[in-house]
Amino acid sequence: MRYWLFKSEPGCFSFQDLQNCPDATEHWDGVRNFQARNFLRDEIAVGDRVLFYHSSIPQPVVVGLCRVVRAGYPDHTALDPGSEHFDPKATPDKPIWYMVDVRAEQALPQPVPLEVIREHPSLRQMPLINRSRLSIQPLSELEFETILQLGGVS
DNA sequence: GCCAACGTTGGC
DNA sequence: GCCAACGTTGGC
Repeated sequence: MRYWLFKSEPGCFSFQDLQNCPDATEHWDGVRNFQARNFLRDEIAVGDRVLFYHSSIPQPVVVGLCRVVRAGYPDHTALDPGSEHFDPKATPDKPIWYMVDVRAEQALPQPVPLEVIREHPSLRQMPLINRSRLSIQPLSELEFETILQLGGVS
């Protein structure tokens, strides 16, 4: 099992939005970055655990805990001319872009702010610190468990 | 709103 | 294949 951090702007799609979906489950679509795509297509597996991060707000925070419920499959929004994520280079044979499905498990009792992550000695290597733009980030088990602990998950 | 980081594009 | 120009992201 592996550990990940998924970023989202809450004004676009928040952890609460995910919790409000049927079965608290939704597609994680619209990712248009090749490194993140490779994680979605090749490495993220059913059962993997995911931290949900809110970016581009006054105090960015890790807010929730999710589980991967479907591994990578073609992101059909790339084929839809009406979608804001439409990519004219994508075809059914060569979809280019991939998505997974995630289910919200619980909100962190105490959301963990970026400034706390930045200060914590065990979290110095997290991509959030030096690769903040990557929207799908792999975490070590220690990093994942440390954030759960900071977030008050027992 | 600014700016640094960084990914993508396109000319050569 | 290099690299400058440009666009986007995201923290502050």
